[in-house]
Amino acid sequence: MPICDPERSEAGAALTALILDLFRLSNRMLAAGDRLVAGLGLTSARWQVLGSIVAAERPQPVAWLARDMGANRQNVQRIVNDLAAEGLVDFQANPHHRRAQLVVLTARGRDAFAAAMRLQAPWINRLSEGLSVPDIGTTHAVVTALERKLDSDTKD
Amino acid sequence: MPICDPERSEAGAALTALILDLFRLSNRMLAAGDRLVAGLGLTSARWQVLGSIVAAERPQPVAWLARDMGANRQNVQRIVNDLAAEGLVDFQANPHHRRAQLVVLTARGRDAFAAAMRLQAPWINRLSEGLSVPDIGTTHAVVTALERKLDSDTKD
DNA sequence: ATCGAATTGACATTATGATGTCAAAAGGAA
DNA sequence: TTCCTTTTGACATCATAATGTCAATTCGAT
Repeated sequence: MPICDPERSEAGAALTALILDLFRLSNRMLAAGDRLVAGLGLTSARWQVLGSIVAAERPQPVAWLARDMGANRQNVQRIVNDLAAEGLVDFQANPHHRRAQLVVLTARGRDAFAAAMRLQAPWINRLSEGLSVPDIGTTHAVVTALERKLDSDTKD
Repeated sequence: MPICDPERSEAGAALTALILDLFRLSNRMLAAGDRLVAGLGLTSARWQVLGSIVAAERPQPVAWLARDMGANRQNVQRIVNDLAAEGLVDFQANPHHRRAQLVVLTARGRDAFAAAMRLQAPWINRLSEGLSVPDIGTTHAVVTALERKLDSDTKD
């Protein structure tokens, strides 16, 4: 769908065509994730926050989690507060900062995240059927390369 | 970051790792698009709606545009109404449906979209520097394949 | 022609995300 | 110490997205 292409390089044109599909896929993935874990009282956003907590080596304050996710500090704060209200996460005193408490998973939080990942496994296996592992790797490389470029652009 | 991988296929694990970066990239792309066309009174969402109108062979009612975009009917309706209030789009009588009017670009709408695409060209060219065209093609193929799979999943 | 299902736009409501401001707290430089 | 900058959580506000409902309309089946 080359809408109007006056001065685009070959790679630029290819990338333009890719971006619209990228948005579509991202929306569908989020929607699919929401459906997948709705029964656990989770959403894609909450799941992602829990994942960031799990992925971190040590407990982190909210602002650090937000930075890891590339998301807004305030939104992550709200989600973490919601999760705390439902007993999925808890706060620990931070020896290095009185206000910035550390976020940790409760037992229920760990269970919820594990349950989500158990639901995700057969779903992602089915979704990946017929895709070649090298192609997925190439896709991942292109995506992360674009991320890096956008990051350095923003910092200029 | 293989958080916990009990029963994931190789492709499934690779795809899991890809998805998080996919979300990050989508968010950054939307933010970059917003910055790029902010001076034109546009946003990524409005730009995308204008693009759908341009991409369609013939004028379409709002509901059809929304379906093409994989977006919510009501949100597209709101955006189209906003665009109409600012004189970028207009409504045409639909010979086949009294209520479902056809959305068309005004001269100003065509100008705004063309201006957005002119801004996009050097930006996308720079963003695509160093990426191989075949790799972009592979990425596009993977993305559209995943879209198709998610669509057929939803319809089950 | 008539009935029922599906589509469509309008409206309302809620949920989520984005942005700005503020005071508390921490770190660094003098 | 003192002063300044940065970080952080809390709060407020607004923008956008998502969801449900309704009546008008169209289309298909009978």
